[in-house]
Amino acid sequence: MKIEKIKETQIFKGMSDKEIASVLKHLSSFEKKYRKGSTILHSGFTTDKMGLILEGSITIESNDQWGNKTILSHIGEGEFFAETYGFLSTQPLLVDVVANQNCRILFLQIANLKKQIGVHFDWITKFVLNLLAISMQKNIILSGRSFLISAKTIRGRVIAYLDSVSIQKKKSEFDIPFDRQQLADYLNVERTALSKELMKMKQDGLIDFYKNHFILLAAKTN
Amino acid sequence: MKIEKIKETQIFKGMSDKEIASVLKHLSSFEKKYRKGSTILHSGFTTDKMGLILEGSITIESNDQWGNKTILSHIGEGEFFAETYGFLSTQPLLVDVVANQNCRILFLQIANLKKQIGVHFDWITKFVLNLLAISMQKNIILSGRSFLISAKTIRGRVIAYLDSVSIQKKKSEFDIPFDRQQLADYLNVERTALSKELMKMKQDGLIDFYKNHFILLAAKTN
DNA sequence: AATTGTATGTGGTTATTACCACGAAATGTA
DNA sequence: TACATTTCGTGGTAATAACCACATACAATT
Repeated sequence: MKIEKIKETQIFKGMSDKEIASVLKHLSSFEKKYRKGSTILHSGFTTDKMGLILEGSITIESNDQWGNKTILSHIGEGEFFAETYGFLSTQPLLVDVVANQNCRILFLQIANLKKQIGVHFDWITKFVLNLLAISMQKNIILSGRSFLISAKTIRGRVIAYLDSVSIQKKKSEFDIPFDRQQLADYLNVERTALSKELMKMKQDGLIDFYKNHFILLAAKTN
Repeated sequence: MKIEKIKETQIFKGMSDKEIASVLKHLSSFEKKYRKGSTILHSGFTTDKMGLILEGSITIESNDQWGNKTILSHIGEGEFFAETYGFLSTQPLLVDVVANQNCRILFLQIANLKKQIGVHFDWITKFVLNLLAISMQKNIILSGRSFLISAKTIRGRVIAYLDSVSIQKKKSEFDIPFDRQQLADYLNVERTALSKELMKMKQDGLIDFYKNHFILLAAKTN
């Protein structure tokens, strides 16, 4: 895809050449090339940029500590990635972005957008921007669940879930908003199998719990 | 939560009372109550509204044809739901929205937003709106993958995936963008187990394939 | 307290999948 | 062509979870 063609992409829909130029300028755009297989963005790091694929395709992957790979999505020419992490630029990536073929990427520093927006904007613009932030946070939450479900064992999912709640609440002791059936449904496992695994984990000294109140006992030794 | 408190919610952040009133007016807001366990929005239908939870909590669920329930997320007071489907108002819901407790919901007709935006807006507003649409479509894609993974057998996931590609491409014969290993990673199963299941499905006359070219043979009898 | 209903845990069986080793086929390269 | 590399499918085994029946604990109501 040639650079002139970007006006046909969804993100520049309805915008004049001049307006597009404004975007490219204010968001400090630049091009970069990647070889097939190389990692464009690394899990755990942050970014203030989103990418527009001019050529090639990429995959969004989760690579866990045991070497299991999960592909969360496949993104092709004219499409975008990392707009969420780029906009919410303090959120560390839960995923890797990997070149599926040789790629040419246009980066836009969308974290800049927040600076551009002042108090003088009307209610629609403010509302849409708030909506955008919310939509992106939902994205993170959805990705987070994909991450949970990528664990193949019940214990793996339980640990991933409890850890995430613990990190969010910044405590190792907390209530969860689910009863057993709901937790099983959330982790996508069978209720009685979940009960068994929870009891095993209690016996193994990993956790303690009563009803929906949980305590993480083992220090993580990652 | 009282209605006056909505100015403290994320979606009205940074907005004056007057601006909030504009939103409520232009987006035809209204309140509605639901009893615990009742379904607020039904899978398969469309909506042009988003919901803000004034009181109670809800769950986003996927209930498949075999009666398996998967909880995709849990949403509490002051939070939002269906902003994606409401905005992209032609997208049929893949999920049910169910009251987890007795609920009081404020609905906003956000599909109206698109009508409010004219040509006279500046580049930032247009860009942010485009970004919003993209972010929401990503949401749908992420939900779609959650949907795939909610199938507990390999065959179920393969069928769900191939069906979704077939629907998207509007053909029963198509290429997929993945090789076997990648498809396995996407469906979150082991590669050789996937190969076995694909061969079984071929023997069962459900599908045919060569490399990454697939043909769906069986008519769906849902 | 008695009764009903709901939530949670246990035991046992079967089905499914992960895992490993391997071979065949296809692809790329000298 | 020969060789190395990658991709894909097969067989067998062990691990795991789904499923069913049931027991126990807890909560709510009369």
